[in-house]
Amino acid sequence: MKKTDGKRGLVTMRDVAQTTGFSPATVSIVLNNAPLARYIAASTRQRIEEAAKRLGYRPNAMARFLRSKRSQSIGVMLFDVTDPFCTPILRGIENALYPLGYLPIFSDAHNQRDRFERYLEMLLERHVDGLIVVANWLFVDIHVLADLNKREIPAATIGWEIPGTRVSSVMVDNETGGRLALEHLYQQGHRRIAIIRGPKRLIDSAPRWKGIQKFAQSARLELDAGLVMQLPDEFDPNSSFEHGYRLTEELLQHKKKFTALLAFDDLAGLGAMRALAKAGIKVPEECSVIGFDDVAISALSAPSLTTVRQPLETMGGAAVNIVMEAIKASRENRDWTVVSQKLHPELVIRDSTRGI
Amino acid sequence: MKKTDGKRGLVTMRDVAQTTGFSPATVSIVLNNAPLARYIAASTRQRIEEAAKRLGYRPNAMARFLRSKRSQSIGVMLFDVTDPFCTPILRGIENALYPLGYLPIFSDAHNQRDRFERYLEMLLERHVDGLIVVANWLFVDIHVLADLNKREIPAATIGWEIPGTRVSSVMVDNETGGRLALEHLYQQGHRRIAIIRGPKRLIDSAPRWKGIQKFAQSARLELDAGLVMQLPDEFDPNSSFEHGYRLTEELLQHKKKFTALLAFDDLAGLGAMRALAKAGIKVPEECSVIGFDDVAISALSAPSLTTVRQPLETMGGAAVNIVMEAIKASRENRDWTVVSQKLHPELVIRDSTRGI
DNA sequence: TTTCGGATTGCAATCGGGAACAATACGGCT
DNA sequence: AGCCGTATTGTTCCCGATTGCAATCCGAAA
Repeated sequence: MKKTDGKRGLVTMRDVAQTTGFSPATVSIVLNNAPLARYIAASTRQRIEEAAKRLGYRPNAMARFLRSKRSQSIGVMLFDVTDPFCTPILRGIENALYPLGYLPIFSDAHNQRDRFERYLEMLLERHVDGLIVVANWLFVDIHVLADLNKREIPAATIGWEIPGTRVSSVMVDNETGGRLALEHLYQQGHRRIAIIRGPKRLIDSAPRWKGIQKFAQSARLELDAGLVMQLPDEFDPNSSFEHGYRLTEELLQHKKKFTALLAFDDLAGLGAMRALAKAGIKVPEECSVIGFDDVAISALSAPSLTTVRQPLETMGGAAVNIVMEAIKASRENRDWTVVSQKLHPELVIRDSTRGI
Repeated sequence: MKKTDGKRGLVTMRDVAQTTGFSPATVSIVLNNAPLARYIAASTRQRIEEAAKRLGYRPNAMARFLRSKRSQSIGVMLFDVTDPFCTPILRGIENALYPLGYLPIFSDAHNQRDRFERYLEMLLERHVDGLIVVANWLFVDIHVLADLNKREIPAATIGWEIPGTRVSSVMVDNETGGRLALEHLYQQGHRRIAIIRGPKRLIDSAPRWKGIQKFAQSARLELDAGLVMQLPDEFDPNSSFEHGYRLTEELLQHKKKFTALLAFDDLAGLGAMRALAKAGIKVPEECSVIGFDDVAISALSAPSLTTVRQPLETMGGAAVNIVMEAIKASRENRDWTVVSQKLHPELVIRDSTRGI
C-alpha cells in the first residue's frame, strides 16, 4: 500500500477558519457551542458549521485536552478479564460511559502487583479523569494510592474496599447474599448442608459467611463443622472450579452425608456438581447445589445453577455514576464525598436446587 | 472531602528545569533519552533524573502526543463483550500491547451500527495509532472505512474480512476446522451425524460447512439432509444456545436417528446437550456432541465439551502484531501490505464424544 | 452629542513538550 | 592567530485548540 501525503488528511480548526474567513476563535466558539455562541450571528454559525462538515473537520482530542485539562476518558483496571465476573461489569461501565461521551482506557493487571502499578502509571500519564478498579483480591497497598489522592483523581473500586482512603467502592451486600443462599436451602427443607467457604484473603468471604451463620442461628439450624470446607487463596479464576470439585470429592470420600451444598461462588458450585455427577449423585434429586454471583455460565450448565445474583452490570454503572459525580464536583470546585455503596443481591432459582 | 490546590500536584518539565537550573530542552533530551543525550554530561543527566524523580515528575501524554502525533494507544472495538468469544481475544490484545507501552481504548458496538460509527468517530478524534475490530457479523459497510483509508490508520479485524479494503484480518481456518470436527466424529465410528449449521450471514458459516462437505466427500460419507439444521441470523450471543436447544428438540421430535451431533459453535453444542439430556439421551454414551470455538464454558460443562478450538488469544496477539508492524512502517515512511492471516484450529477432545 | 450596553468577532497567550537551530566553550591543528 | 570539530546547553518556534481581554459597530437612552 502506498503512502499518499504527509498530512494524513487532517483538517484543523485553522483550515475551517481560513475557508470561512473567520478567526479560529470564532470557529472554536461555534463548534463547541460555547457560552459565547449566543452572540454569534446565525449566518456565521451556519457558514462555519457547513464548512466544517464539508471539509470533514474532526477536533483533535489531544490538543483540546491539553488546554482544557480533561481527557474525557476514564481508566478501567481489571484484575483479570478472563474471570467471568468481570465481563458484565465491563459492559456496565462501558454502557454508562457511552452516553456521556467518555471512553474507557482498558488495562488488566493479570493479578500482578507490578503490572497494576505500571498500568496505573500509564493511566496517570494519560490524565484520565477518573479511575475504576475492578478487583477482588487485596493486591495493592496504600502507597500506590498516594498519587491518586495527591492528584485528586476520583476513583471507585468494584468488589473491593479500601477503608481510610478517598476511594469510593461498590459492592454487593455479601451478608444478605449469604443469608439468601442458606435461607433458600433451608426453606426447601434441607438441614444437612455442606458449605464451601471463600478464600480467607478475599474480602467477600467473611461477610458472606457471617450472613450464613446469622441465618443458621436465627433458624436454630446447626452447621456441622465437618461439612464446612474452605477454598484456598488462589488467583486463577478457574481454580475455584477445580477446588470446588476437589473439596466436594473430599466430602464424599469422608462419607459425609448432606442433602445440599452451598458454594462460595458459581464456579465452585459447578465444580461441586461435576464431582457429584462423577460420584453418581444426581443433582438436584439427591443433592441440591447453590452458587453465588450468577456468572453467564450458570444459566447454561446442566442442570442450570441456582445462585445468588450479583447485579454486576448495575455495579459497573454505579461506579461510573460515583466517579462522574466526583468529576463534576471537582470541576465546579465543590467538595465530594467518598461513598461506599452496597447493592442488593437477588436469589435466582434454577434447576440445581429442589425441596426434599 | 476537601479540595486542596488548583494545580492538582502537577509537575511539569519546566519545574524540573527550574529546580535543576537547566533549560526545559535539556530536561526533555535527558528524560527521553533522545539522540542528543549522547552529548549531555553525565553529571547533568544525573541531576535532572534525580530531580525528576524527587519531584514526582510525570510526562503529560497529551502534550507529548500533540507534538509527536502518536497517541501510543490503539482502538479496540468489539461487537459484543458479553460474547464469551471476545474475552480471550481481548486478553490476547492487551497482553501483546502491554510490553509495547501501548494502551487499548475500549469500545463495544453492542452489535449496533450507529454505535459502531459513533465509537469510530470518537477513536479517530483521539488519534489512535491503530485500530482492531473484533466482529463476526457484517454490520459495517464500506463508507465507514473511507475515513480509515484517508487517514491511513492501520487496522485489523478479527473473525471477519472486508475484501477490497486496506484492512488486514485475522481469522481461524474455518474450512480446516469444519473438517477436523467431522473427521473426529467419523473416526469414532459415527455415520449418522446431525449437523447444526451456522447463520447464513455469518462469514464463518460457509467455509466451515465447506470443510465438512469436503471431508464427507473424501470419506464417502453421506450427509442426510434431514439431519442438517440451520441457526437463524441473530445477534444475541446466547441465542445460539437457545437455538441449539430448539433445533435439537426438533430433530428428536421428528424421530431422526443420529449417534452424533456436530454443532456450529460451543453454545449451540451446549444447547443441544441440554435438549438431549432432557430427552433422556445420555451424552456421550448414546450421542456424541462436538462444538466449535472452545469458549471458557466448554471445559466446565457436564460433560465437558469436545470442540474445535480457535486460538483466540493468539489471534488477538496476531492482530496487534499486524497493526504494530504497519504503524512502524508508516512512521518510517515505508509501505505496508494488507495481510489476511488464517490461524490453525485445534481439536480438543473432552468428554462429550465417544466411539461407538 | 455623548454615553452605554449589547452584539459580534479577533488577538494573543497558553497548555506541556519536541526538535531544529543557535550559541558557547574548549582543545587541537595549521 | 585563525579555524574547526566536538561537547554541552539554551532559544525559539511549533502542535491544535481554548479563552480572557479587546475591539468594533450599532442603536438607544441621557
